[in-house]
Amino acid sequence: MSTLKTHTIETTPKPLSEIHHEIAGYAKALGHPARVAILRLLIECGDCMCGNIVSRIPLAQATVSQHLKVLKDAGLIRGEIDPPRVCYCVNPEAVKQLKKLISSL
Amino acid sequence: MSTLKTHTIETTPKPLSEIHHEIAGYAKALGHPARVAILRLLIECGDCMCGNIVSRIPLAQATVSQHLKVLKDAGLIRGEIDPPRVCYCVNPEAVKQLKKLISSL
DNA sequence: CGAGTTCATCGTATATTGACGATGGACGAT
DNA sequence: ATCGTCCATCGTCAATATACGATGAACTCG
Repeated sequence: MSTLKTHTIETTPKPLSEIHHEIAGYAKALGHPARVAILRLLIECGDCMCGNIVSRIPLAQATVSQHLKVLKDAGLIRGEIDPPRVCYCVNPEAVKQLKKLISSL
Repeated sequence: MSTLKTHTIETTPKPLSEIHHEIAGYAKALGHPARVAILRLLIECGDCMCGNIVSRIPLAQATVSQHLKVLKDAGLIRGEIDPPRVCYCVNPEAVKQLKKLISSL
């Protein structure tokens, strides 16, 4: 947990290696077609029950759940419990940041 | 086909799974900080001898060479032989495509 | 030719990923 | 309390990724 500080403008410019790590983190999370599919699904749906996702991705429920966890750990999506379901949705900030990082490559 | 590849309706729209695969391919290649560092180095330098890259990345020569191969296989960079050196440079088209794909997420 | 340089590839060891079935926890409904 | 649903997690296996030293190919120069 080195830096979960502000994402706003800072006096000390973020060190390069940190930026590389940040980009790599997002990229790694998107480095699998199933996860790209899931993210796009969530972007389109707005939000989506896990079950819906499972039924749309040709993978076992356990596998989809793992991919969801990877996306969640990367910060790209969020899961809100809405018993007895879990409602997943995009984290718009993270996606925005991802786009910004990539576009400023 | 395409002098101008619009995002509008096409006779054969690229299947979703293919786009997912394309994005995932680029993302996977960028899914390691060292490779992000290398790519940015090349973007800044214009082009760069392999030796220069090795000296700037704190990894063994063999490891850097492997990372270069990953980036090359993903199409993001190119290596031109300029004996006895190899001069690496970015593939601007691929980077552009990457940016486009991500920004249209 | 022989020596030196530059880089890719091989071989290898360890770590991580991807996929699945099975299990278990939390909850609503009966 | 018991059942069924929804989902995360565990355990496991095969496959892939990461890192390195060692080797070898290709080239230049003396």
